[in-house]
Amino acid sequence: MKAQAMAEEKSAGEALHPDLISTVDADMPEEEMLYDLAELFRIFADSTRIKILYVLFEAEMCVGDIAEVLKTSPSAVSHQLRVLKQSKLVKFRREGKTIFYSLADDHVRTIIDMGMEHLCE
Amino acid sequence: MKAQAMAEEKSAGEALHPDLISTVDADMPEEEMLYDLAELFRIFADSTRIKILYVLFEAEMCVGDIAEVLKTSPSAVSHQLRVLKQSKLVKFRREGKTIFYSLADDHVRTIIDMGMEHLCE
DNA sequence: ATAATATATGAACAGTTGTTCAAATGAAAG
DNA sequence: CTTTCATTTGAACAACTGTTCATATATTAT
Repeated sequence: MKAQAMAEEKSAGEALHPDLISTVDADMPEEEMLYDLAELFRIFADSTRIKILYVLFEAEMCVGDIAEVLKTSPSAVSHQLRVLKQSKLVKFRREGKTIFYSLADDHVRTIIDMGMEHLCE
Repeated sequence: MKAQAMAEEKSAGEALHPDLISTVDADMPEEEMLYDLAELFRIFADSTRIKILYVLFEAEMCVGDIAEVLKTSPSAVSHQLRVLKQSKLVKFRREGKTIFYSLADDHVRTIIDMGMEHLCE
């Protein structure tokens, strides 16, 4: 049996490329970290939420106005704002009956800009 | 009726803040653009796909090896690779029976790194 | 051709998600 | 206290998503 044939044979079967597998495995972040990362991106994975964030890029706004701009119901907006609130992507302040929402930090903008850049290439 | 009372009254009712609404509305990207953006983030919104991308950060790899690293079935990996392929986030080359997958471009890495940064703050 | 291996595919199923609708808060004014 | 308005909440429903399982395709070796 030739050397090359042995190498071929070794590369097939149960463990195709064991060295590579163990190296890559060692460098993988923790399971929980990867899950959280996916969870973060899931927040941006809905066009209503993306629109809300885009609106808040420009100014703080109340629920009713956001709903009007997005041409959807205040209820739907409120539901999504809750998600954004829980993820600490937006913050809010009360002024009488009205509640004004705004971006929690500039990281949100960076992530969305990065996605937009990817699309426009 | 006092001036302040009038202002208060104007700010309530059917159109709360019409100026703001029209300004924000004008600066909003196209509906389709926002939809595509959400769609892009949806690709990153699954931990299996995140893991696959992380693996490919280090080296091109075949389906079987990826499955082994992720401790899941080749079928599940193949299904997700198809999604990543369709979104042009990964590319592939054939070598005999084996198909090696790799990242399509560095943008993928940037977006994931950005998300990771956000988490670690 | 047949067998063996790597990957792909389709259907089905459970789990998740976003909207709608109706009802409930919470805050200010009469 | 009652009304009004902005927002929130919960339940229900349809739509979507990811995995599994069985099967199909593709490539190589015998």
